Amino acid sequence: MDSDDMDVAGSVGAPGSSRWNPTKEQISMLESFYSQGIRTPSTEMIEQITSRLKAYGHIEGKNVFYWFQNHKARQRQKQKQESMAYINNYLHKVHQPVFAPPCANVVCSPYYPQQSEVMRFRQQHPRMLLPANFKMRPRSEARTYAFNGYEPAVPYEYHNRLMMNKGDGRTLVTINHKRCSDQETLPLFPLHPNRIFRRSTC
Amino acid sequence: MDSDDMDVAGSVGAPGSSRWNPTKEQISMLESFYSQGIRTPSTEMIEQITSRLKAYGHIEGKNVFYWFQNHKARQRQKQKQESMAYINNYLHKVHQPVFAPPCANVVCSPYYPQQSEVMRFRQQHPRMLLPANFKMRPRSEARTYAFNGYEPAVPYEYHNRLMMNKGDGRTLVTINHKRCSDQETLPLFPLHPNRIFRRSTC
DNA sequence: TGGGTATGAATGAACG
DNA sequence: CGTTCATTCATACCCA
Repeated sequence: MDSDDMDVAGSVGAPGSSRWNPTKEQISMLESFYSQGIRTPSTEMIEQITSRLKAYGHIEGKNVFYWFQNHKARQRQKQKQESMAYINNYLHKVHQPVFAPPCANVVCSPYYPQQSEVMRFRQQHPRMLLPANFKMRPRSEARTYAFNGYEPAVPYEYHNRLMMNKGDGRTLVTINHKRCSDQETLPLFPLHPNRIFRRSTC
Repeated sequence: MDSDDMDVAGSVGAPGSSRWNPTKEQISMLESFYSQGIRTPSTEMIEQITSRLKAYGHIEGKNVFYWFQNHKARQRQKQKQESMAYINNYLHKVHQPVFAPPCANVVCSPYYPQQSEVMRFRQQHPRMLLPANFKMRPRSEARTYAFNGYEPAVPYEYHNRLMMNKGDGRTLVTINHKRCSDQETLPLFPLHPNRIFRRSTC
């Protein structure tokens, strides 16, 4: 094959690194493909892209695969966040925050916007996309209890993660999801700081 | 210290600083939340925390998000190190070092402790938690091989598609149905950048 | 003022 | 696919 033992500049971050380290060229080409509409390339596409990008440094099909997955996901998260921030801000002025409890010091069950609120919002902002997986209500609250027979914590399926991107960076925010038992029914901002929750594996 | 009286101490490190610089108060509040069990705060939580911490200096949601991510991860790695040291020490007396190469000067592939070793260890030290993400083997090998013995180096999903799906990602586990033929043999790498691929579901 | 450490930010890889 | 983890990059702060 190609003399891929020697590294094209940029493809080496850490010498023995196990993780792919894309070169500038590779990234810009990938972004170019993305900007051309490629989102979930087929296997053949992946292979072709891969062999092309090999000209700029070591790369494998799986790297391309992951790159598209990540890029797509993060792009989506970014937009979702923006949407949410906007909606939140909008409703904050008009009504009250949608995604935040009315009072910061209180433990409260999840607040779902009134159908009417959102309808009105969407009427006025027809172009505004709601976050992709935005849900008016959790698919089934029953599931919450199935998951832990304890407290109406934030519904299992409500979890939702998004990323906020402010200019340069990006941010993720998670709508309460848990796999470990801590933070199950977190008394948010508990006023008893001495209270320590057992954390199983977190 | 703070020549800029406008700024809450610490919120500005370097004047044109690109990166968030938490104040003491912000940090201690974040740590307080963490100690109360918050690990991966939901969107609402992040927003609340953020707006609270704004009282002590500039901060954005993404800063809070990253803070929890990093703090959790670094806590985890710290504990892992401690556990490792302990286990290592234990086995050093009884057996031989588990997690360290036999010789310091040699590069060697990862060594995984025998199941039996760990089992025995855990029998004798039931209270000892293994590092949260301690794994007998790296994250995905099992999964990769699980699919079939062929082609271990490819991510499961991609591999999956390699095997049976040439279309877009929508057809996941079903048996080889191409949803649409539009990109079967795409004129890949269009040298005319104006050409936009339009995929049904991207 | 250069190395060393703590930590904010980013992203490749992978899980459920 | 959304979420989560591990690792790395980048930078602020420290110290002699």
